Amino acid sequence: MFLSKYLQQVFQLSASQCKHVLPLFEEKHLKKGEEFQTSGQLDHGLIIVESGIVREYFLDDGKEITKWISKSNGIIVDLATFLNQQPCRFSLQAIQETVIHRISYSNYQLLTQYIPDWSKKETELIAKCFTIIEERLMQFLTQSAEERYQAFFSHQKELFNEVPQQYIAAMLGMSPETLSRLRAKH
Amino acid sequence: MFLSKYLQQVFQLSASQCKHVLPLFEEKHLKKGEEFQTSGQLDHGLIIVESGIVREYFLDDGKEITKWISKSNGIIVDLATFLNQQPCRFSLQAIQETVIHRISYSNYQLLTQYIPDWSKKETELIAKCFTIIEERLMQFLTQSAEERYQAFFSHQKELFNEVPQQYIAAMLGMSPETLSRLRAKH
DNA sequence: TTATTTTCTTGATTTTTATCAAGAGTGATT
DNA sequence: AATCACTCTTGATAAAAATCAAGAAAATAA
Repeated sequence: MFLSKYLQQVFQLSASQCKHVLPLFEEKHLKKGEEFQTSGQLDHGLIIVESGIVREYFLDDGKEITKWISKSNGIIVDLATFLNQQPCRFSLQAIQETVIHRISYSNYQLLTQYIPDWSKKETELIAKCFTIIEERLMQFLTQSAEERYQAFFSHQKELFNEVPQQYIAAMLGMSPETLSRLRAKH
Repeated sequence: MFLSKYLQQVFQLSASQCKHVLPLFEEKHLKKGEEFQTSGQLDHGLIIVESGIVREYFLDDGKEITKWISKSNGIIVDLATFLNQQPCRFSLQAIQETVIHRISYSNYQLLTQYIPDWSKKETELIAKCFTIIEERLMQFLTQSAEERYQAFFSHQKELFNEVPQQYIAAMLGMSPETLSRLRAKH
């Protein structure tokens, strides 16, 4: 139900296309704290978050760096490696009870069969991912930690109550202490 | 000559595809310092650099922030706005005498006619752009100015002699003074 | 509930980086 | 060659952010 609505709204699939495509996804229910994809894994998929929260992180010098946090309606995929079938670089962990829909690479390749213009939709999807990342990069080129905090806070207030702040700090490129002080200040 | 070789190598076009596609590009010779695309412009294209150097920058608080510097074989396009035909966000300036090949949006749309699987190649192109930007973002999440400098220097030594350092500094997210000091140190 | 672990806050300190300013170097132009 | 504009370097200082450490608060488990 959620997934078919999502596919129709976000990818403009027709009802009949949905019918074909839905079985390609696998629904997963995750417990709080559960890891369900580990960096280095070859079999990683594209994931749509129905409910809950997922964080994407990688290891740097043995330290976990949270790269992004996705909530309901978010899409998660390690694009660079997914499309070329290389081991994924990020690990995924549910921060709360979470429901996701996952499509494997081999099923993903079948999309073109059922959705003739999938290639075009795929381009739009990737372009959107690109835009988000580029926006973040430009923030690092122009903004201080405080400005990045404020920009994030104005868009994602609700996450602060649901996600350990250390994860948000890493994602914003600052130490947890700095984030804590910025919060106190505002 | 350059362009057809480029299209064959980078996009795996056949010789006959090249023949159709080449006329869609316009070759431009730019003088040192010449600006040839300004942010806000609606008619912006995708650009392939044959020779010379081009910097891509935007204004932030009246200050020019160099976002990227492209040399021979580089591709320049403001993806997010190009594909949706919105005004471009970046200005382009030749840092040296430069030769580029430019394809307008309307010509770009013709590519599918001559290259049936263009959509697939386009996806690969965008995915590659994404990967580069994501890599840069991850540097900001994990590295200090010094580490970013070293990583850049190890890949792009040659640019230091050809590009004003202030541009490289902006692109690496640090002040020109900091870059100057890091150079002195190494 | 209490105990235990994890996360957050706060202070003190150090390191990193930006800013301001002045002088030196460089290249272009006349 | 001399001038002019631009760029780079260097020092002094200030601001931003990281680190270290300890205690408080919150969440989780027993």
